[in-house]
Amino acid sequence: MAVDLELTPKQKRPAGERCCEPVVYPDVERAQALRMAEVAKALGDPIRLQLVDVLRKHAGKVCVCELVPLFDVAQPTLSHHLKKLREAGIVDSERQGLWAYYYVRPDALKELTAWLS
Amino acid sequence: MAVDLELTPKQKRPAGERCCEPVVYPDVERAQALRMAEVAKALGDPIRLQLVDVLRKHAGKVCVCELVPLFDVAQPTLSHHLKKLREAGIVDSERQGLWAYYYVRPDALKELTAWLS
DNA sequence: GCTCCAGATCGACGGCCATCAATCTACAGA
DNA sequence: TCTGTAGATTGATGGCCGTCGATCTGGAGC
Repeated sequence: MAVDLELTPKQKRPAGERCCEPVVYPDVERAQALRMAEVAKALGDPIRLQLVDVLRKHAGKVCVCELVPLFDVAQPTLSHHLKKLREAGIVDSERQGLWAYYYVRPDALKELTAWLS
Repeated sequence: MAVDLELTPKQKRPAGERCCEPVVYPDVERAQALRMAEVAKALGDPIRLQLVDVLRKHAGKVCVCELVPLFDVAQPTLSHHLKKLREAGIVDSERQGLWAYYYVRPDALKELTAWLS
């Protein structure tokens, strides 16, 4: 088999023609990026973002029956959004009799907030 | 037509049986929630979040040809992600000859960061 | 037991998203 | 003008998302 002496495109480009300084990309961020993207994705819907906003401002446990009339979506839809927020670890719920109470988990948004700041 | 004298479910519930304190929801947040959710949605993908991370850490304009080899996706896919970030107002680009340089727009993440903090 | 209600789940629908190969568009160098 | 290249665009595909009506679950009160 013959050795391919043809230069690769990268080798063809003279060193002086670099487009910019090389970018170092630490592998440490991969797992962290996955976690933060999951949180950001959960916040990437207006209704879910407003839900978190209400829960945070209230600083306590809020009944679902108080949340439903605030939004122009059907009850199953709101329940779906609350589930998404729960799966992302942003909120948690607590059942008391017929009613369900939701609250923001402390430190849930900490990592993303720290990265943004 | 007969007048419906049947009480509505809400009226049936005695005042003493409130599930929780009523939640006030300021309408001021609606438009703001839309903008912030758009930004959060753009950050809701691991690759896009890492792209922003690299661009922010580099604190300058980075050539696309330096970004592509950092990720395990094809070049059109990365171009697609950069477009999404551009449409969300998070990054902007600048063409110089064959190369395109991307950078984070100042204040692009300001509103979301302030809300999270 | 029965009925009523709050909330979660299911099933379906339409639409958008992430990905790729293939192609297109400019620009650079010869 | 021709060739090679960087990056954007297109078209197709599979999957996930937001929404709803209908249904299910289980606790409250009779």
